[in-house]
Amino acid sequence: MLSIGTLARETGTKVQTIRYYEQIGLMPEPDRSEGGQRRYGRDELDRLAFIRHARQLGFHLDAIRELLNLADHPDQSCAAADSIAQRQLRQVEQRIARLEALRTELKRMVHDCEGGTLADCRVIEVLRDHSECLTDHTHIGA
Amino acid sequence: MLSIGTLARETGTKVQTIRYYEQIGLMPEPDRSEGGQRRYGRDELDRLAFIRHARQLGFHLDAIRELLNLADHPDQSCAAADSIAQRQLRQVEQRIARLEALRTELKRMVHDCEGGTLADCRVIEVLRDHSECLTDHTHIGA
DNA sequence: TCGGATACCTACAATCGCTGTAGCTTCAAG
DNA sequence: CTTGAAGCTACAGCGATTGTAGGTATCCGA
Repeated sequence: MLSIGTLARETGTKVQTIRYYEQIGLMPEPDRSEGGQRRYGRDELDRLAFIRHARQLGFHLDAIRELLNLADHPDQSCAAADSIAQRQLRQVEQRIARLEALRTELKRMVHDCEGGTLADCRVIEVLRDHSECLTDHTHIGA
Repeated sequence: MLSIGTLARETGTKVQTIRYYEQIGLMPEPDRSEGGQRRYGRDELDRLAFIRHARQLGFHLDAIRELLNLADHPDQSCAAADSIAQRQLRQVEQRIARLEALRTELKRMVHDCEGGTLADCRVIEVLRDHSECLTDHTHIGA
C-alpha cells in the first residue's frame, strides 16, 4: 500500500498532478486509509507509469485516455492504438520541421550580430522587418 | 489612423490578442475615436509586427518585452539583445534534440506493430514498460 | 506513549498565451 | 436614416499542471 507521495516519487510525478489525474478521471479513486489518505496498489502504479510515459512522448491526455481504454481491452485489434501512435509521430515530425526552420533563422540573427550598438543590431532589425525573413512561419505557437 | 480590425488583418493577429497585449502592457494604450474605439498609427503597427514576428520565432512574451525595451534605446550595447536571441536558439536546439529522440521511439513503436490483437501490441507494450525506452525524457512539455 | 516533523487533505487561484462569449455601442456605406 | 459590420467591456475557458492557505494524519525517535 503506497502513499501518494511514494507513488509520486516512483513515477516522477508531482503529488498535485496525481490528484489532478484523479479529478479528471484518468486515475481511479483509490482506497483510503482510516484517516482518509489515499492508498495505492501496483495496478495504480502501473497505470500512472503508463500515463507519464505517454506524456513524455508528447501524447495529449485525451489520446492517453484512449490508449488506456485500449490497454484495458486487450482482445481488440491493434489498429486503433497504432493509429494514435502514428498521428503522434506525424505531429512530432511537424514540430521538428518547424523548429528547424526557427533554428535556421535564429542562427542567422545571432551570427550576423557583431556586437555594436542596438542601432545596428541584426537581432532587433530582423525582428523589426519581417521581409528579411526566410522562414515561412504560418501559425507556430511555441 | 487604423482601426483595431485593420491592424489585426495587417499583422495576422486576432483582435482579441491585440487587446490582450494592451492589457498586459506589451502594446501601449492607443488614441481613441470620439466614440471610444481604438485608433492606431504606424508606430503601433510596427511594434505589433515586431511582437508577432518574435512570437513566431518562439520567443516568450517576457523576452519580447525585453527586446522591445532594448529596441527603444538604440544607443545601448547590442549584447543584451544578442544574448536573448542566443538563449532562444539554445532552447530551440534543445527542443529539437528532445523531439528527435521521441521520433525515434515512436517510429520504433509504430514499426514494430504488426496488426495483431492488442495483447501483442507494441504501442501499448512500449508505453507500459518504460525500461524498453531509449529516450532520456527529462521534462518534455510538448 | 508523546511530541514534533513531515506528509497528507480539500478547495481554490494562478500560470501562459491566447480565444470565445454575451450584451451592448459605434461606425461607415447606401 | 437605416442597417449591418465591427468595435466595446467584462468575464470565462482552454490544457496541463503548479502553488497556496489552512487544517489533519501519520510516522519515527526519545
